[in-house]
Amino acid sequence: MATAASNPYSILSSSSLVHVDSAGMQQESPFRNPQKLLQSDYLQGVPSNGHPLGHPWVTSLSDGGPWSSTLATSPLDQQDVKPGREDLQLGAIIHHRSPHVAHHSPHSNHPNAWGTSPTTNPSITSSGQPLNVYSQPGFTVSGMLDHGGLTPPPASASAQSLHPVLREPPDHNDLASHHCQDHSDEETPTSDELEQFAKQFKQRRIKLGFTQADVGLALGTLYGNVFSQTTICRFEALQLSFKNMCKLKPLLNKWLEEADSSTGSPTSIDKIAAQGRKRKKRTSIEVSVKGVLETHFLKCPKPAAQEISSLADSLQLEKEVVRVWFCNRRQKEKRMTPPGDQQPHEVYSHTVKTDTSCHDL
DNA sequence: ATGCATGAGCT
DNA sequence: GCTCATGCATA
Repeated sequence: MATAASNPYSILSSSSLVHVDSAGMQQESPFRNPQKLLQSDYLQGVPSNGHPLGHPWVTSLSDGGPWSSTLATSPLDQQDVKPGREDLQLGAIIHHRSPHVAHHSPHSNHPNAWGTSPTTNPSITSSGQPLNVYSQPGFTVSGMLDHGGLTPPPASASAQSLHPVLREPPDHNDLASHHCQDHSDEETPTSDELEQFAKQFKQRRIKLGFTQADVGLALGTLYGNVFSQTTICRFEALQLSFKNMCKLKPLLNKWLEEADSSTGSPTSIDKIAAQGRKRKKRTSIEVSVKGVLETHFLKCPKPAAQEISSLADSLQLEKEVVRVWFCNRRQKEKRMTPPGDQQPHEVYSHTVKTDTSCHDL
């Protein structure tokens, strides 16, 4: 039995149980206001103007979306960009660790392609994180080497020269034909470039002898943002949203460069352990129950509160669990690599419907 | 590697 | 209550 944690919220978090049984009618229309479009609807579509790359993860939406051409260069990207030689980065980083970052993005508004709304360009830190890049008190570059005694295996072959025959883009003359992107750090990559990068990143990472967790920690030490193994893993597997991928890419790219150049400086630093919150025990949903949920999801990916309630009731689950399940399910649909479709991104699965109207109960 | 969960920000 | 970024815990 899928016991949904008899006593979920032991102490804190008593809020999530208040549910108003108001008639659910907050159907979010696919046409949101422009501002919203800016931040989340980048996948609303590949413009149907004959773009070479059709991506399976946009099948559910057929809105004209400009992300495929350019995205707004987030301030995150810019603050990390060092217009200069990479071999100077080691020193550069150390020197720049003053709170006053010398190169804070001078241009607040630039032609961002996915939205022409001049309203306000919210400092893209949608996650609300401070992003204080260089404000680590005593960090050292070797933070990335804190994998405690892990000896990098003797790299036998060069990491770059090993993409055998995965699947070359049909008509894509590598990244040299279109606009020259000297600095892949600040330009918004195409999804194809992201794929390429993720692949290479993983290979290099492994060759250098680092685990995903190592990288996550190193990012924290180097740039002030710790990431979990999960996130690194999902990055490599392209299981993040496009925007999220774009955000992480420059960071990981820099890590790669650092790790690549500073081979052999075993220094350990304190691992930043951010523990503290109490989590509800993970509910294990039975397969059969999942099947029901899936069915409902196909019919209606966005059920109203009332539907969730009755569904939860019939499935003997907490309403919150069901609600979260739907949220996660929806989120999954928006990942770069949709479930069930991994490598070949030629496969189009037009199974998801574009509509949000579901009145079937 | 992935399922369920949390929390911030927004509507 | 939703989306979105993110991660603990677990298969």
